[in-house]
Amino acid sequence: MNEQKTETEQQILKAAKQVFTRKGFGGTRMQEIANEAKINKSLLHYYFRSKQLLFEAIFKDTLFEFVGKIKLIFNSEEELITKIPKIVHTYSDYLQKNPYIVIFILRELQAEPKIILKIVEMINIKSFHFFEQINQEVEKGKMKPIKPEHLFINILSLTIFPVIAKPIIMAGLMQGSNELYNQFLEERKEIVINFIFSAIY
Amino acid sequence: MNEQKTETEQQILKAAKQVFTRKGFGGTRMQEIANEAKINKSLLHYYFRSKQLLFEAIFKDTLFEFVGKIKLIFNSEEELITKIPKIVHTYSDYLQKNPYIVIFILRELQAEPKIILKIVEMINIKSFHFFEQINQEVEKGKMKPIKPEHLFINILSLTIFPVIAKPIIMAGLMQGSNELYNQFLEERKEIVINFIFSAIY
DNA sequence: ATTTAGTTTAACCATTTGGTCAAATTTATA
DNA sequence: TATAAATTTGACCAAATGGTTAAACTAAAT
Repeated sequence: MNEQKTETEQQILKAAKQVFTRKGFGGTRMQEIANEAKINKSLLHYYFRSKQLLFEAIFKDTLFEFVGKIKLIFNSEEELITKIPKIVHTYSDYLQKNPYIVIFILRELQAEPKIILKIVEMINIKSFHFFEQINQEVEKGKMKPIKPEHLFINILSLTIFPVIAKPIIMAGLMQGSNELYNQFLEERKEIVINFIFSAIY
Repeated sequence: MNEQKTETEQQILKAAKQVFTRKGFGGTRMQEIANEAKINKSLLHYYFRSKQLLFEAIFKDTLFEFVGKIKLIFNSEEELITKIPKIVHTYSDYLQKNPYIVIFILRELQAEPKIILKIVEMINIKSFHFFEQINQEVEKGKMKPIKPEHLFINILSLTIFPVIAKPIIMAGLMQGSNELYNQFLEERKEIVINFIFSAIY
């Protein structure tokens, strides 16, 4: 997101990311980004020509960060027994710190499932070492048979969903308490790891 | 959603739901709803006064439908062994037919986590028979110990996430093929049931 | 010091958009 | 049938909003 960029340009990108990820394309006002970046609205157009182009810059960057993070942790060489717990921990932490980006990505992708998916294709998820590992362990009979694609999605589901469903979980299960919710997410990590291990071993 | 409502009113609600759930509050134009409903834009205001009020009507209704559906299947008296598979099947089917509403709800809830959550509180998730059942089976040692809240979220995660992440899954794992994706969702049902049973029994 | 290129700003514009209103039309009531 | 009430429409309005432009300012190059 930063390579030889002006300080102003970076301020804009930071502000735009903040506003766009929280309010989406339709809900975002250029003026609000300008305020957030503490610059004149015209500067937004000076650097990015249009709302659409600024949005695309942010969206690509965010999608890349999100999928890149997945790649980083699923693609490591580590053994599965330590890798799966690490995946759950790392990704849970990441999501708790960035609770907006998942819904942002899914939402805008639904509205515009176009070209930008090249980013996802580019990353080539199926080539992650994780997939090979699962296949090997299943072949060796060390693990109950399961297609790596499904296990992959299962792990992501179990870690991502509780974060994006925060408002519903808080209201429905945590008596509206933010503290209880955070505690729930915290204890969840070990429970999810346990759940997965019980299911596959 | 319909009780003594004018035909026009119902047309509006139907159209509004369609547009709002796909484009969100910010991305929706009153004119588009009017077109979709094949009526004059002024009629929208005649029946619902403002965009905000029309939106709230739709949002409440959709949230109620969504959570109500959860209640319906988690609250039944059935034995867990047949109930859990039924939950997965019923909810997966429902979500495949209504792929927009989850993201819609989560997105708008994030933007406005206000009062409307009373609907969720009202439904009183924790009172579902499911929760009692889990506690009982765990007590009796029939099931590995797990808090029902976590199992509840696990089941929802595994069924909901793959539907809302469709664009990413399609691009990243299904070579962009819609057919492969549908097949994936289809075979997933049994796999998820298996996964859950392996984890808890 | 002067010029030049890059950066920033304020004022302004055109379009979009939610919303209003009075007139027209339809439906119900007397 | 005449009248009143409810429904529907088209024209219109004011505010919001993305975008433009020319001028002002800054910093580097000559």
